[in-house]
Amino acid sequence: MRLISWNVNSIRARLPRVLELLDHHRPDVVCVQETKVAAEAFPHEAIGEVGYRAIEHSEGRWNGVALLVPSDVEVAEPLGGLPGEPDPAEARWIEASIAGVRVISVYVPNGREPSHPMFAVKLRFLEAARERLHELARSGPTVLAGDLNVALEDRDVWDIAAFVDATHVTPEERAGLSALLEGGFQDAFREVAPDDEGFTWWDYRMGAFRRGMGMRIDYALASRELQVRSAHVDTVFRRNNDQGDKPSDHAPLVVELELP
DNA sequence: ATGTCACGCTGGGCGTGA
Repeated sequence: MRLISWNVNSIRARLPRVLELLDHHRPDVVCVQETKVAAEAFPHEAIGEVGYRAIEHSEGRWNGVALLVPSDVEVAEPLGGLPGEPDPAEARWIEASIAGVRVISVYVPNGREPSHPMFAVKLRFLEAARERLHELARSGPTVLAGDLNVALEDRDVWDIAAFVDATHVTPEERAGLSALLEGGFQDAFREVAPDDEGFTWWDYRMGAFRRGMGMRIDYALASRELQVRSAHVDTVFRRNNDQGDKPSDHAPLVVELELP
């Protein structure tokens, strides 16, 4: 199974790049985050024209997640929303069974600042995600992929000294992410690229991408019965393309999984 | 900390979020 996780920062603004990604990688599933579109305005037709279909969970202006799957592949038991999540109105979780694997696309709250109320919401969301993920894993192969908005280790940010009093690197957030990995879940990128940088996000501002000021905050977490064949971050999609179509501030994480 | 982007609302800049 070729699985891609990508925070697109608006699926309408990013549509040319999404179609480019589907054409280039021909993935079995794309876990999409930050679609930033209401359900009725989701670009189903354009995605259908290239042989894919979207299962989406949408809020409207903010958030929004989706799974893009080849049109001829059966998708079973799609479910939008995370049981026990702090704010069900924020569309941050969608899951479905694809080729016998329970696949989740998740967009964890940013948290803003450690002192902000949204920081506690972020931790509660991670806890609800842990409960649901481990419940699903008891039933079979499971992959959670998305923008987790946490850098697991110091080396997962460009300069840990720049993160004093910042979110994404606190012990509480890292504990929340580590808890997702319990029970044999594999951090797919680290599994096959233990010494690579693996940044997936660079601020649009200050030439951060050019200067290597990135973070590894997008992950694919695979249950133990799935073998990770390869994983890489496709940074081509963090640059303008030849037609001048703009990038997201995240690059796609491309993972190959061997099914049991 | 911020040099950017995308949204809705609205009729072209502003407020919000990241």
